[in-house]
Amino acid sequence: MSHESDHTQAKERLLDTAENLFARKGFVATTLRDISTELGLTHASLYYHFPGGKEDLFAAVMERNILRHGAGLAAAITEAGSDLRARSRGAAAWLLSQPPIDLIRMTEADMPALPESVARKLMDLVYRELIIRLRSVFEAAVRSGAISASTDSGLVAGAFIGLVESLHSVPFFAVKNTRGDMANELIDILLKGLDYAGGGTK
Amino acid sequence: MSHESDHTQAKERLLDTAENLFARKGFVATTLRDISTELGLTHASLYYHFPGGKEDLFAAVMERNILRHGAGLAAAITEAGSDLRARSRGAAAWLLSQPPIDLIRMTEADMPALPESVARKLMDLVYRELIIRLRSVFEAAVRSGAISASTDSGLVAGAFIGLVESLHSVPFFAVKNTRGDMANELIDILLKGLDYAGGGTK
DNA sequence: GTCTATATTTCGATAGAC
DNA sequence: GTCTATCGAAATATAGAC
Repeated sequence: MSHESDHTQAKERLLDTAENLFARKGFVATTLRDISTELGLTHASLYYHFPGGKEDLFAAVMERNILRHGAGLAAAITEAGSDLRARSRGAAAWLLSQPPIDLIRMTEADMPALPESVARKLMDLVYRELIIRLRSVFEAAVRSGAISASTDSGLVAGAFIGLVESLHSVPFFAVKNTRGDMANELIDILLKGLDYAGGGTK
Repeated sequence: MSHESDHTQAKERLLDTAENLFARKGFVATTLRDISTELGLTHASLYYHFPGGKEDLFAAVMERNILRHGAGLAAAITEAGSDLRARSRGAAAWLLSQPPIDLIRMTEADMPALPESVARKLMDLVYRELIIRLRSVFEAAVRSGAISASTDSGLVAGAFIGLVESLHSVPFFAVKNTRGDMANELIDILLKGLDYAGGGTK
């Protein structure tokens, strides 16, 4: 078992390091040498775990990244109960605990550098694991009467992500509190704008 | 004069093409060959206009890009009059008419690849031309009593940019209207959340 | 102003030793 | 599993002709 354990551990460490770099800097700006150096390895060693090279590594790593984003999002929402404000706060806190998801960079820079099939698969995954999952939260709030149906829930979900993720590039804002506090402040504004009348901490 | 005109025209065309690519894909993912090919030139020709190479070209192009963003923002706000909703809509329409400003990519990928001095200058420029300019709009609304002072205007300004810019990666949202329409819808929510009671089209 | 030709560096990738 | 060594491709950059 120790053989397989070594194998698994090494691969897991590789996935973690690669994920952090790929998620932050993207496919093009991250080199295999960046990853291997951070691991204390040579770049040739990466081909043992991913014979398909950079492209396969990126696909595997980003798929894992997006799936974990979605799983964590689902867990955060469930744990938050049924209140929309608590759910939103939980979702934002989770998103901020993860490396940023830069949809603009993925669309403009990463996807054009990848085979069409890989690009579409990853974008579909983002849509399913992030947008739809968040949209469901707002749709549920509409059905329960907590907010009105005047605004498209998909639009609100997309805006929510853009708003929270933009807090990652935080040096630009006059920072006083933590990013989590700032997210909560913005969520309060958003929910008020959606005519939310429910309970929750305020 | 025709000599200088040729020179100026060629350089202007280069700046326009380079700006579109650099703004969309960033410093690392854009190659000099991408730019020269789109211009119908060889990449060596670019060194005539920018002897400093890729780095100088990027710095000049992004400085121009950010300054035009700021100038257009100021113009859009002025033309919109004094109403906060009209100002917000004008600002959003302008931002959406320009190539996206990806603050996350700039922070995580572009800046680390540039000399510290260039990076800081560009980020300062973004702060001054975008964040502060938008913050002033919300601060003015607070002073005039159109919205309450309960929320930090800098935070709102940052959120506004993140929210509008995220519309650039629009395939992810269930798209029905134009991006401008979606922006206006989100602005209405935001202003309502800020207790905006002013006039304007709704 | 733009070209061709070439130098230099960096990156992704493969082969084979340990 | 990781290394050394090496290859070919691509990118930045320079020199000089036109």
